[in-house]
Amino acid sequence: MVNLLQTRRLQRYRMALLRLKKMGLQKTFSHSLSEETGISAVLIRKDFSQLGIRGRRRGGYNIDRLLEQLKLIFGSEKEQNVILVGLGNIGSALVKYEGYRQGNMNLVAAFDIDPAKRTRRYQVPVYSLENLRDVTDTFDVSVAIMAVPEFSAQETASYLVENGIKGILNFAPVLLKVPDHVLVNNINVMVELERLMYHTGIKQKA
Amino acid sequence: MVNLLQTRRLQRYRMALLRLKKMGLQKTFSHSLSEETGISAVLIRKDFSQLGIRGRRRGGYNIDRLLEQLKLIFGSEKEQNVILVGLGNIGSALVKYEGYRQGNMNLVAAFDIDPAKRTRRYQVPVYSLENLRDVTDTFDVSVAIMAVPEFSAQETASYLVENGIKGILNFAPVLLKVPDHVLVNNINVMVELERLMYHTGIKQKA
DNA sequence: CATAATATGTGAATATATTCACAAAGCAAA
DNA sequence: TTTGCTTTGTGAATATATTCACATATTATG
Ligand SMILES: NC(=O)c1ccc[n+]([C@@H]2O[C@H](COP(=O)([O-])OP(=O)(O)OC[C@H]3O[C@@H](n4cnc5c(N)ncnc54)[C@H](O)[C@@H]3O)[C@@H](O)[C@H]2O)c1
Ligand SMILES: NC(=O)c1ccc[n+]([C@@H]2O[C@H](COP(=O)([O-])OP(=O)(O)OC[C@H]3O[C@@H](n4cnc5c(N)ncnc54)[C@H](O)[C@@H]3O)[C@@H](O)[C@H]2O)c1
Repeated sequence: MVNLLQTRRLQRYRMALLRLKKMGLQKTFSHSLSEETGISAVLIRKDFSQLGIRGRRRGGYNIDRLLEQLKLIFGSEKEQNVILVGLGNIGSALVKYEGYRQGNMNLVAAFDIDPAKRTRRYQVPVYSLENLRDVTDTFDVSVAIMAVPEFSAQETASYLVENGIKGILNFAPVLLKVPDHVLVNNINVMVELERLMYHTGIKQKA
Repeated sequence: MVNLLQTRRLQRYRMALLRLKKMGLQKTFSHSLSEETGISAVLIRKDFSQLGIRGRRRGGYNIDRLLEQLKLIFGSEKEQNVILVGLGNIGSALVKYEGYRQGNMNLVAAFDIDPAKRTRRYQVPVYSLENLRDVTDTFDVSVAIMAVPEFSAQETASYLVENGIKGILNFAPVLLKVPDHVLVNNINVMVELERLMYHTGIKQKA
């Protein structure tokens, strides 16, 4: 029902709405949202309309209601559990991250092959990968954040998939091979930087 | 010349090519690349063709040559300098990151308002934001990585733009308002996780 | 050297995404 | 309660992206 392009936009809407809400506003209009997000007002209305979200012909959209409806479409009702694999530089930052809660998510455990990492000094218990299935079963986890080195990324991903993981947020700069039913989202800092450089370069010429 | 959709694909091609190269291959075909990337073979050929990259009617594409040509399109010839603003959890991981070099980039300095962060214990010098213009001028920096808290993200972004930054890689979960000539790429862990959850959820139903 | 096999390259066709144009709904004000 | 203004909602038109279909180049082989 919701396509991939749309999901990105919906997330943008949500962020814009949160901002407007924080500014004390209670309702908004497709044009204001357009201003905030850079997405055209018609497209915003089409998106909402397609999702069954309806505004008032002159009063616009109620921000709280809109946020609720968007949350219904994404964020599931019940809290979702997530795990983290790889407690290095990035991994340990992610463990300390405080944003999970407000997205109705819960980081329940971390995993690392290095026994030295498996101490109690982190905010979550750290296990060996052997315990993966136990944890995913107990906490009904189907999504993992993966912050392991490039060279072990594919191997780790395959292992995660074998153990029931269906979604991977991958920080390693590697294209992972996974079965069709598994979704990978890559976060690749270098790729993003290069795109920035490319576009700032373009602008100079134009 | 290269649109935004394409840039994403080109990056995928590059990663796939690097992988094939590492496997010892020297040439490849649109169909193999399709296999690797999940992008259709015709589209790959169209992309290449549009970029002026030509293969041999039966011998496919030479991997090294292809990589070079892609590099010509993105990565500029000369090394590009980048700065980092915000040396907290994420920021200090990014300072330790070793991937910049291979993308022909150089992290030249970091900035933080907290004087306690401005020590020599990091891999790069850490300055107060007052020194921003000095650094950007000296090193000809137009792209910044921003890893500051949500509440100061907008303010920081505006300051960066005022001082000549044209591209921002933003880790704060906030939609930044910037002038048209500035490009922002957002890295938002929660958004990516939510998309994973959404799609893994969908699959269960289908 | 002819023939078959394999891949590229690309115009035309199709599919998808976005904008245009405008009717209908809701509110305000007279 | 009529009139005018504002904003949504949506079919039709347009624009953009992708695939189809196939001509064309290249190599291998008998
Ligand atoms: N550090 C950064 O800022 C940064 C930025 C962008 C991308 N990345 C990428 O993120 C990944 C992690 O980077 P990092 O700097 O945190 O690396 P790191 O070497 O500091 O950490 C990697 C961690 O993974 C663990 N590990 C290794 N193999 C494992 C396995 N098979 N299973 C479980 N754990 C395993 C190691 O013990 C270590 O704790 C790398 O692929 C890197 O390219 C890092
Ligand atoms: N930690 C994570 O894993 C994680 C994950 C996703 C997103 N984020 C986002 O990344 C950002 C940084 O997260 P963090 O966990 O590293 O936060 P943090 O609080 O650990 O670090 C923030 C750093 O920014 C500095 N800072 C604050 N205001 C500044 C300013 N105006 N100019 C320069 N420096 C300033 C602070 O002194 C601190 O060193 C936040 O917006 C957070 O939401 C973090």
